[in-house]
Amino acid sequence: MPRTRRPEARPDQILDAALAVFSEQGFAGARVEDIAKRAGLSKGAIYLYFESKDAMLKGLVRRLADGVVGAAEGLVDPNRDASVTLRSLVAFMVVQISNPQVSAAPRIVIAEAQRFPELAAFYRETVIARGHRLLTRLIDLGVSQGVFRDVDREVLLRTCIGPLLAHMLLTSVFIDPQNPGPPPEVIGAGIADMILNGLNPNNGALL
Amino acid sequence: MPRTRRPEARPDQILDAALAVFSEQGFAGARVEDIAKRAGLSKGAIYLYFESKDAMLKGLVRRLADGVVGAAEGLVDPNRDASVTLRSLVAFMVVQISNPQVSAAPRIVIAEAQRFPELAAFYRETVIARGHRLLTRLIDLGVSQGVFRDVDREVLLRTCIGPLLAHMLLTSVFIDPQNPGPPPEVIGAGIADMILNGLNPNNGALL
Amino acid sequence: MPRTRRPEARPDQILDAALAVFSEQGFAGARVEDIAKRAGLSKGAIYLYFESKDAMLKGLVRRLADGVVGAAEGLVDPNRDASVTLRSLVAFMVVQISNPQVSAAPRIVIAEAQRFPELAAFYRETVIARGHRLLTRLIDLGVSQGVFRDVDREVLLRTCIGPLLAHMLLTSVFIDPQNPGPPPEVIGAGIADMILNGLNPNNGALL
Amino acid sequence: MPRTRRPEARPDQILDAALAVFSEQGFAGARVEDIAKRAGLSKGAIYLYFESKDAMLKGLVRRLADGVVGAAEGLVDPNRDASVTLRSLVAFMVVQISNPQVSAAPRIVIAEAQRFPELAAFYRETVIARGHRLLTRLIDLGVSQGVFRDVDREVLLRTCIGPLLAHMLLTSVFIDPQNPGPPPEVIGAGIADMILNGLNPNNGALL
DNA sequence: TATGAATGAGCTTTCATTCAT
DNA sequence: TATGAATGAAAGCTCATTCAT
Repeated sequence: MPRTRRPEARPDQILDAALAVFSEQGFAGARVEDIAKRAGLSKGAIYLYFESKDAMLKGLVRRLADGVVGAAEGLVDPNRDASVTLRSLVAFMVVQISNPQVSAAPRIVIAEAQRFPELAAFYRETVIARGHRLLTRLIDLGVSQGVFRDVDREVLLRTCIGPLLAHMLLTSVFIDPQNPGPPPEVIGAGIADMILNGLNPNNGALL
Repeated sequence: MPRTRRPEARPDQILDAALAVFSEQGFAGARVEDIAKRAGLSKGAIYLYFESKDAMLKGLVRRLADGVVGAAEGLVDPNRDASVTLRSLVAFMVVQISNPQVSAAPRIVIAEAQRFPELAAFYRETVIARGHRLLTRLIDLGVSQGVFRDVDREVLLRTCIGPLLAHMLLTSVFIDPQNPGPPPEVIGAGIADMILNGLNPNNGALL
Repeated sequence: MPRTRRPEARPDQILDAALAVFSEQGFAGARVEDIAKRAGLSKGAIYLYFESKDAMLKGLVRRLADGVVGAAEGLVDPNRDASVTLRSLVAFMVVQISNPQVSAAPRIVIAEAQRFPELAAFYRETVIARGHRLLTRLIDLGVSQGVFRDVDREVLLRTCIGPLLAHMLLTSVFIDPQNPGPPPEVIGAGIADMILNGLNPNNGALL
Repeated sequence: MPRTRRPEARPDQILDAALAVFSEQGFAGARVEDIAKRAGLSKGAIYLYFESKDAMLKGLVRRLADGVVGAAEGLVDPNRDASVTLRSLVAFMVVQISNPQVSAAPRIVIAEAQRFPELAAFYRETVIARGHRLLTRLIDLGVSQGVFRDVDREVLLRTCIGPLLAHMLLTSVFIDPQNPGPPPEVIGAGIADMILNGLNPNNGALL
């Protein structure tokens, strides 16, 4: 029974299946057989494309970095008001992270990083460091434009990424069936307000 | 060959060992035998105090809730300026979460929540919901004192807890050996500044 | 908390508990702790009276032999009509074997004999061989009285003991909750009829 | 290192091994690894064909029912003299039950029924109930042919199956190495005589 | 005599990975 | 390329037995 997809599409097809199964079962709980089944292949065939289960996880992270992080980088334009850029960046990221298909990979990495230091390092370099540089660039820009005050970059990283992280966990891991919470757009706007207000240079009361 | 014979101390002794091993190996990767060895007991003895490996994880969360969350709740005093309270709360939490002994439990729960819905629910109720109520109470207070503007509580939860979460991940999971980052006190003060600035009612520029 | 029973009663007290637990759980499924609990003792105390779990089973068989088999032997009176004796013997045995307290021991021995050849031998000598001798004596008597025909003693053993065995299994192991079956008295009389008819020397039709 | 690669034969191959090992060690005492080794497979391979150790036992009973019970049913011919049929049925069963390969399954079931109510029910339905119906049919036939007297069917079940059961236990569980007993043919004929005599309608002396 | 904490061997079952076809 | 049967190393949990008290 020939599949319609062509062989060169196999790795992506497998990663899609792996993402879905890892997301539902966690990495340790995912069985290679389930991934194979979902990809429409046999267990053995998986090993023609990936050396091991670990390699699939790494492949997933690589694809994530190439996708979402790349798109985020594309949003930064040095000629635009940095506060406008930051607002649209936050909005974009909240919508992205609210999509279980996107949040699955970082979620799994967080879950497994302890056990796979190599994976943690790979994620730090390809995702976190790129995000850090992106934010730094944006804040530098805003400061030079006079629209942001100059805060510690490490604090900034935590204050900008943290709310996204929290949102991800609250909506995908610790989701309360009783209380689904506001839609991503509302959350995104609210978070952006808080951050921009926090960065507002014209606010003297508390500083 | 048990080192001591003080059965009352056993559960805590075992939880300490479990925390350490889970933290190093992840939950799935941790062997009960290793936990036992680290606790100075035999494998079988563990099961005299905990029904299963899962139960140890649950016990860990319970201890966390009774400890850190309880302490955090004790910091809120209705007669104090809410912004002062919030600042000390953030400072306290950043110091706590910077301690690997404390961060281990939430880290493990985040990692395993997908696979153990019951654990996720338990954590949501005993830790997250308590934290949410605590923050809500504090913001209500600040708003009535006129020191905070009134923001969406769901946004607030994400903006206050998120940076702590991000700090935890950056310092324990994705720690960059090249760049250890500023000390917790600096990070705590910076995060508190951002949040308080974000909540500042006298800031009209961006609202 | 002193128990009311005196120490010398302990072994019997333990055997009673063992009988009950073995009967419910099978030998392998019975936990020494459960036996102890039912006997009102601690696990450790059991080992003051019995060397091992196996020894309890052996003790049970010994007690059975001394009890039921002894009583059956008492029913044979050389001066009575052998057919009357056989009828009362069958009736007695069916009533006995219908009592789960009595059937438990042979049931367990049947179950475990394969694994404990020593137990099987012990049972064969103390119960089966005694039963065989008893029946042989009774048939010899009946033949000499002219009330029984002379059948092979091995066939006889199977024809007399077999129905009791089948009754035991049907009422205690393979009991059909939908159909509890007739009372022991009816079954006993019916089996005795079949056996006596089978032994009837005045029946020429089929011989 | 598999000896052959004929997957269709595996289940039977495994059941043969299981029969042998259960028979020697009892169900609880049998290790799956031993069964695998005897079947010439690895431990893991067993689980490709049977869900659990329990399932193997159930498979064994099913095979027994399909085999011996089916064959016995084939012996009943409504156009033949019921007494002749009964005699050949008893003869057939005694020969069967004297074969350790056949007696092993019922022996194991008797041993384990207490602990596995589901297995007991399965055996009751697939073996005992079928046997009961078979005998009932045969006796109804004999009564209508005027060759049997009409006895209680529950008594009958016990009187016909019991001797077979006793024979099985005496020759496989409680076998006396000193005294192997008569060959199955002699035992079978003797038991059939006793039963047919017991059912003889022309015997008034004791009724 | 009695307790019950502690031990540790042993078991079933799972699953990533291999390999003959 | 693809299959899926087979392997075998783990690991959680149980429980008979021991022993300090």
